[in-house]
Amino acid sequence: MTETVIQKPDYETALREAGVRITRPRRVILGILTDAEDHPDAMEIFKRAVALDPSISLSTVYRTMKLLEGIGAIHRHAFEGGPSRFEPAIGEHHDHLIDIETGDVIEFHSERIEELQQEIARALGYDIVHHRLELYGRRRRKK
Amino acid sequence: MTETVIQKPDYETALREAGVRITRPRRVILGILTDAEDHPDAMEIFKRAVALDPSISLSTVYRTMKLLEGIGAIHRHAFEGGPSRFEPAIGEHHDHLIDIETGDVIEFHSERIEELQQEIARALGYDIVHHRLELYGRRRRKK
DNA sequence: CTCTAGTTGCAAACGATTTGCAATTGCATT
DNA sequence: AATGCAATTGCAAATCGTTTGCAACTAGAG
Ligand SMILES: [Mn+2]
Ligand SMILES: [Mn+2]
Ligand SMILES: [Zn+2]
Ligand SMILES: [Zn+2]
Repeated sequence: MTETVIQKPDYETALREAGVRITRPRRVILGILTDAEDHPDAMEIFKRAVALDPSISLSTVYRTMKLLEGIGAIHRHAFEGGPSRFEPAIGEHHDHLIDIETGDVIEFHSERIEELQQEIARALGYDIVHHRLELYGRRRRKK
Repeated sequence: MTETVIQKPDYETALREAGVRITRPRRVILGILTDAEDHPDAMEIFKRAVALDPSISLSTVYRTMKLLEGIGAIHRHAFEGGPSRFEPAIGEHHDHLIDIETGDVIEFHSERIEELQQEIARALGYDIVHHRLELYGRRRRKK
């Protein structure tokens, strides 16, 4: 009998390998991150978590995000103005376009830009460790 | 007799046109911004200001930065981790490369990248209002 | 020189995030 | 299944950068 395998990050294994315990709050938070389709902030993750387990605290959300960021399991984004927002570090690299009117976050990727960044850094005598490219714009009025 | 004209932003005129008063603290802060060669944060500006006029307060520095940002006289940068940093909005647009070891900020500009950004936004149905491109890297070990 | 709205310094408030601590719990061990 | 202890938790208090209320103080128009 064949099974359809949904592609989801195996956080638990990653955590065990990092030598940290799989606790109830962590399981809940990991689940939320796993099926988040957006880029929630700590408070939003906390709300979703509380709905599943009312005993979870905001501190634990913050501590868990820091932990996951530390082992490279998630990425933290500090978009203009607001608090940090997170997303699983699965999939290929991408950057973001933020709709300054609605707050919508759109993902994109430009291999060409990535290359140019490398070139620039190299020319300046640097190796890029990471970068941040955010476009802030508004929807073009449909003529 | 010819004079060498040093290029400095005429903040005072800009401010008067924006209908705000030229006060002592503002004059001091504007002077500091005018000849800053770096990207100082509010506390750093405050320290430099106090050295010139001990009565200036940190609140005023923050209020002035917000004011100047509002009229487009300065740019605010929120580099990873640290507090907001500022720089006069004179000269052409540029982006930044931050040395993650020393904290040094290097400016660069790539017309090619700017174009690509426009293309990407346009393809997604957006007009870019502003953007943020920051490269974080470390100096390449000289082989 | 007057008058008043704009601006200030100060202290208190803020929002996001971190931290100390005592109570709890995962899990390696018997 | 019971034990032992370090890792983890919830809570409250602390921290950091920044903003704000307010009464005292000016810039600058008339
Ligand atoms: Mn994303
Ligand atoms: Mn710059
Ligand atoms: Zn990128
Ligand atoms: Zn740019």
